[in-house]
Amino acid sequence: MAVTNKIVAQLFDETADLLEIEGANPFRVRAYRNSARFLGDLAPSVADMVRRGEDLEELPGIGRDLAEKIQEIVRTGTLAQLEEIRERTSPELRTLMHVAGLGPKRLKTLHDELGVRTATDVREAAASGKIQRLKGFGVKLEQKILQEIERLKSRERRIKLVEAQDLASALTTHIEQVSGVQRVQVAGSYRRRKETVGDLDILVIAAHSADVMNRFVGYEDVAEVVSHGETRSTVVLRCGLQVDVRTVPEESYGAALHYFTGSKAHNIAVRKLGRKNNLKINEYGVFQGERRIGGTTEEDVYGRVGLPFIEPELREDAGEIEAAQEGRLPELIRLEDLRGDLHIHTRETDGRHTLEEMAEAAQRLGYAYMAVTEHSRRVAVARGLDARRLAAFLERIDGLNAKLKGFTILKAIEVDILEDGSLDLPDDILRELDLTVCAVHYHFNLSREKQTERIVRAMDNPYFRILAHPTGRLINERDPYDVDMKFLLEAAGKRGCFMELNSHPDRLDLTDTHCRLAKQMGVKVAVSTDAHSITDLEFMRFGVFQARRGWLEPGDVINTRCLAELRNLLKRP
DNA sequence: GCCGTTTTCGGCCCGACTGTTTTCAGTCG
Repeated sequence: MAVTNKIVAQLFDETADLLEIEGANPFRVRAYRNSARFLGDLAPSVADMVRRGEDLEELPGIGRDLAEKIQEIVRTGTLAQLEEIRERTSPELRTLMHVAGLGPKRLKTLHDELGVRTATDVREAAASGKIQRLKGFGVKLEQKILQEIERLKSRERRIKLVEAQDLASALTTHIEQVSGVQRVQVAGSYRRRKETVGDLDILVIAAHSADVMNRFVGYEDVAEVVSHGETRSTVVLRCGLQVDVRTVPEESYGAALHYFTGSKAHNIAVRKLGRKNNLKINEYGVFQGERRIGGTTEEDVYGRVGLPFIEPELREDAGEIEAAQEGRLPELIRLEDLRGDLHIHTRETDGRHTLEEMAEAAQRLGYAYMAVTEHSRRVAVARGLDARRLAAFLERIDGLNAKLKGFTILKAIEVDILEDGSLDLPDDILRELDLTVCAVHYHFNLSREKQTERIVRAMDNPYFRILAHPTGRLINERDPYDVDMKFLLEAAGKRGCFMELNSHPDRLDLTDTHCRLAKQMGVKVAVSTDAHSITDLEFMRFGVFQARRGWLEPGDVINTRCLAELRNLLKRP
């Protein structure tokens, strides 16, 4: 089986966890964690790099030792050092690291003193009062550990950005009602527009911090108050989501916003830059010795370390600092750059609204065009169109287009890519269309080779234009099908095909890292909604968030073009 | 274990909150 970057990352993460429980040098542990995080997000496959004999030590955070370990994993599928650590520790302990209040030190104590290995062991030890008698533990801690073990399951999941938005706006409104509140800003991965959010970090500027904290922990949706301090409190909502609220003085707003927006890795990189110039950066500001010299705005924080403002979506320590230093940060795409939507369904198949209603809604959004992309016959549950129904539908579009002014409905189809790589409709009818959006809806479990070959074969069809939702994943519901994305991008580039970034908040497919890879490989992207109703057209903002996380600029996205330019792009060479 | 305009050793981001302590360790973000 091919060794993916994810597998390497998982092995390094496990190594980090077990080393940490053993009490190893924390910086050594960090080296494993950092490289795991980096590899987990890295688009090019390290296995391919090893095969091509490329130098892994070029990768940030990978030195001679880790490079050798990556090679070992690629060669053997495993890591001898990790096997040894597993032998001499209790690998089951790892899962207990997710229990709030249990870190490496306490776990080691529980393991060494009480022989604890599993959640059940902890429960039994707590029930017989053994934990509270350990040095450094007590009655309260024992109770908390017990409570958190029960809660473990509900806390595991990250929620989709769209769900986080609803929770965040309700909470923000709740806090804004405290008198003396000047600003309430959600930071964290929410502000970086990550596709999923693990918790909410809310920053508040207020005259009376204590009032904010009291109001916050009293929110009706709070299931548990984890901590309640002067300037910081943490709760868990009924849905299991953790929320942190933090207040800072007004002059610290920029430094605090930067700090709480993260990512952690980005912050560390910025602070390191500060240290080089003898500056200390924390959530209160930028300091030279004891003297505070800045931090009122984020721009100021960046300016103090010689950087231009970096958009939140880029703050992952994935090259944005270097790009900022070299003046080559991307001018990220914005929602208003889009001139149309290239993936829309109507009642003709499984949409909720009529062709006319969707066209009207698209015009209200200020678009110049939209592509209607009904399902093809293979998707029987959606009453997919065969050639005859499609031909009749095209006539209706012509009729409507004749009446429309300053807006054009592009004739298109979401045509299925069948298992053998052929398209679900004959070329004679595909020829009549302005574009095709081609999609895999069945046979998700082919091998990586077969799935990749199937899609590339489909791209060989001269009417193939855009690959819809290129990995088929549904966030938190369905894994992506196994496909060699780099190979697909190469194939698309050679054939003048495009990749869709499907903006549906359940899909967001391409991922951010795939968008970036597409850009690097010169493959342009269509940011589309896959709308099945008028309100779905608003999903475009999520696609734009994801595109921005993928470093995409207006020029990288085909539906930023005016109609004439778009038509030109859609002509296959 | 990584890294280098303090460069091959000696650093490695920084502060709040809690609970267990009697000045601080551990955890978390």
